[in-house]
Amino acid sequence: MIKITFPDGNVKEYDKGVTALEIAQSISHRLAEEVLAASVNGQTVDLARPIDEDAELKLYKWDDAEGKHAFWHSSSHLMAEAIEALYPGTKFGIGPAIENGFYYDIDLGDDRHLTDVDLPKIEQKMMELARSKETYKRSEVSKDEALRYFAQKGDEYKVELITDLEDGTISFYNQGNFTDLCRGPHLPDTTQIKAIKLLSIAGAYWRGDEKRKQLTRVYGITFPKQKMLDDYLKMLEEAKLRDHRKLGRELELFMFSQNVGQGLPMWLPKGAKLRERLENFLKKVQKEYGYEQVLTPHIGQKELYVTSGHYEKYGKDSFRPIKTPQEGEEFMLKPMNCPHHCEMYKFKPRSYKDLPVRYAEFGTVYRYEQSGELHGLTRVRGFTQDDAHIFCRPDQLKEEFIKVIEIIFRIFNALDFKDFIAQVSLRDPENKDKYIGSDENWEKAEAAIIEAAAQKGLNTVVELGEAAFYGPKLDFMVRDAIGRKWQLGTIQVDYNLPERFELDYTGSDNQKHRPVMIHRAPFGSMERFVAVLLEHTAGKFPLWLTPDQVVVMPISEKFNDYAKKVVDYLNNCDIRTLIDDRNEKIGKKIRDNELKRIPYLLIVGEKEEESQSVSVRKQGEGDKGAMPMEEFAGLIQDEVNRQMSSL
RNA sequence: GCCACUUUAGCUCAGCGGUAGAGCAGCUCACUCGUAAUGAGCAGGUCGUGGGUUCAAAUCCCAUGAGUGGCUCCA
Repeated sequence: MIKITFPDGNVKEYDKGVTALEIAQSISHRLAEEVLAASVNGQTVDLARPIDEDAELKLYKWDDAEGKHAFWHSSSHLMAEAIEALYPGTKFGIGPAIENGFYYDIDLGDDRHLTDVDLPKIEQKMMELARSKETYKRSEVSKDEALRYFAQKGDEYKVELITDLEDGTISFYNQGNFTDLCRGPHLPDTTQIKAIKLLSIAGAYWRGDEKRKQLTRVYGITFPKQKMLDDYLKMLEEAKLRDHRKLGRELELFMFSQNVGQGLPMWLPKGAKLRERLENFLKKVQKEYGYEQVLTPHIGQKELYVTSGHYEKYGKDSFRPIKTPQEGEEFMLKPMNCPHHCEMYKFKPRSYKDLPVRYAEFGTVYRYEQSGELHGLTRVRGFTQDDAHIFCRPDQLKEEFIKVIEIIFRIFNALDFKDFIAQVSLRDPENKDKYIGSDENWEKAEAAIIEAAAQKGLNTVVELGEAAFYGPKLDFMVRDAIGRKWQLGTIQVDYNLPERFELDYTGSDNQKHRPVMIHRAPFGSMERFVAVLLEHTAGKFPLWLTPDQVVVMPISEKFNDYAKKVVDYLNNCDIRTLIDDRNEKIGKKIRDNELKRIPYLLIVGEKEEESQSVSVRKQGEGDKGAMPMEEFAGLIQDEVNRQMSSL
């Protein structure tokens, strides 16, 4: 007999060799149906794996990440089996579970390829196989055996994977006619997989290396219930309604033009207003924190980027230098603002008493992103960073870092952004040569970031080896409507540029010292930020941000003049107002989406004209009755002030 | 850049070898009408662009621009 300890501390005795599934069955029939994987002494294993010694046991169901993982990983094998059955001779790369579903990288051979129309066929085959209750059987094999199996099968990808593995750690899983190299764990059998949807096909380089062969990646998702799949697909549909590209067009915020060029967004009047408001807000906050606004040109001499090192690193993949009539003279569109700001730092000798110097600029930069990577406003070729560079003494680093975190908090709070991930990127301790700067400085900077984040109560994820070569950083990521992660705010410590531009200051010891530089952009870029803001708010902005807060609608064209008078009055009070001239005609109903997003609608007609008043409707609150114009102006100003003061 | 798909009216899409279609938006008229849908009528497109095949191309083929989902990349 062995003792099994459950998470609640209960201990029960079972026969040696009992499986987690049998234990679940002994507890309840229902549990046995729902359980997907188990953890034995902290190791996630198959339910069918015999347990031979006393153990702590945890059973994973759908709601546990481990349960979903086993489910989707098993689904991935099922898909591979279906593909092998339909397309014999297919070679398989890797097929893991991912955040939402799974994929498998496959190689169908040179003359075959998969398209969307093939997906239902594969789905059907998968359903067929799933219903036949195939069991997932684990077997441990020697490296030789494993290599022989896949060499004989002709699958060079698996052979390559096995070659890198250590003998004695290799296991196979088999279900039906399909055997795969896999660590597991898997479901006991395929019957729990009840709903299947293959979502898309994409190319993916073998082992993520663009020099190697591109395999076909098939993405899919499965569920234990059809309803769960229906709900998931519905959720994806709803997310599409919040897509910033759709909202941007509907709200007339921004546009792209084939004639202007790929990835070059243009801000329409309303979008420009929105952006202006965001910029003013940030300027106000930054002013409180001692930043000074600067302005720099959009181009700089090529030599500037040779000095900064960016030319060497990115020059060939960038917009080409601009030539002038002057032989040998070349300018580049600026891909970042730092070199310009460094030159400004060098404008005059700096004393330790002058530091920190904080230069802020809404700097428009141009980067030649790969065409396939462009995406709406989140990945573009010309964009405006809410950039600033802080030049400070090493001993000021932590304090400056804290202040930047505070600014980011102010912004995220003001816009009600709660769902973000803060990632601290440190250098790879195994590979210190990759980075510039002394050990001492790196240690100081990394400690400063970690301490600053902790001091501000920020929950961070620490990633080793993710630091830039010039310094560690703290990034803020948010998810878009369909759950993709985008980096917004970033704070980066830089030892490289002060060195390259030979920046210095005179210390109290009358010696020259190198300042440390912090790059920071709380929004990241105006474009990406607006995109994410749109998706988070579904276009319903707070009042202080709304490009047109008030729409005045005359009930018939008889009252157009009065409506214009109302608009003039409100505009004079600095209330952004729009007349809905599409509704001049009698009987016309408002059916424009846009009106749903405007906080206030004023309806004016005969009664209102007589009493110099407006009939007020507030979004979400309905009819507020008629009131004199002055009163309405006061009301809306109060509301905006209240919102602004809480920022 | 790579893989796959898409590209037809302002928007959403149908048509897939035989003279360009719908709904919504727009315009005109009628309705004293009130926050996602009044009615009738009108107007909107060399079917992304350039070649080719064919008696005939939106439709088939090639090239190219742009978009989408991924991969790679991301200062």
